[in-house]
Amino acid sequence: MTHAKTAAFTEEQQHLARVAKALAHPARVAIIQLLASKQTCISGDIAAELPLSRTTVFQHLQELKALDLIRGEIDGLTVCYCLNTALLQQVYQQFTAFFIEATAGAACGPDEACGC
Amino acid sequence: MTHAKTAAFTEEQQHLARVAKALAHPARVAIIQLLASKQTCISGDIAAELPLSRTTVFQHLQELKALDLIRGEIDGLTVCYCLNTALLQQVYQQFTAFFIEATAGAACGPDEACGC
DNA sequence: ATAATACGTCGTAAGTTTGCGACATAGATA
DNA sequence: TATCTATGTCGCAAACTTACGACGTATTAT
Repeated sequence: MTHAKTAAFTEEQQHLARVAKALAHPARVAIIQLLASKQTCISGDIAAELPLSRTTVFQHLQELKALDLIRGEIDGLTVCYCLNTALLQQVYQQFTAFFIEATAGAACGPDEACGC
Repeated sequence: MTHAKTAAFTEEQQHLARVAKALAHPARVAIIQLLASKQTCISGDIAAELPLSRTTVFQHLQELKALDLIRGEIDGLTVCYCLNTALLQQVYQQFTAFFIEATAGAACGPDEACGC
């Protein structure tokens, strides 16, 4: 949160922003979709499925892991990454609450002016 | 999308990431909540409600406007900013689809290992 | 033991965000 | 007209992101 004055906002706003940030890169969206699509948890060759270097993918994995959205389990020579669906569900609810709040109020139509 | 190889991902992934990015800062979350909470659209004294300078708030407004999540209507000396609820609803659906997909698959429990 | 494989770490280059002060512009008002 | 007020624009500094190659480490196999 670059140069951040983040302390001045509510915990709720900060948390939503943090999670949104985790989804704010196509690679991370792709990683989550990839993990969701496989029935078994998959090991680190996620990189092979993405158009990015292993190092970069690893970095994205770390970011998701930092928020606990995914888990990594060492299994001998390989590592199993898989989704923390419980947390994802919680996050989903938080987003839902936000969007419901946001879509409820007064607004401009698709093209007409708002009645200020 | 810094240094981006974004072209290599699907349009869907890129779009979700773009919107997520718009929500990836507490100030922008706060702005949307503020606009939602007021019955009337409000003008540029949004800055007065946030712990940021007018310039910085304006910048955040521009970012939201670039994605068309909010609209600005000039009204004499002041400007009315208000939410594009139609778009927000659409975005909400997109997030919903993503989260449902993500929470459906195999996963690690809250603390137990996944069965790789 | 030695080598091969799979992960993880470091350092760095380049680009983006965030935040702000100072200046520019335009409608309203005295 | 002169001025005030509300917005918008510019340019810059500091911090953060993204992306990678090269190197380190640990586990398995030979």
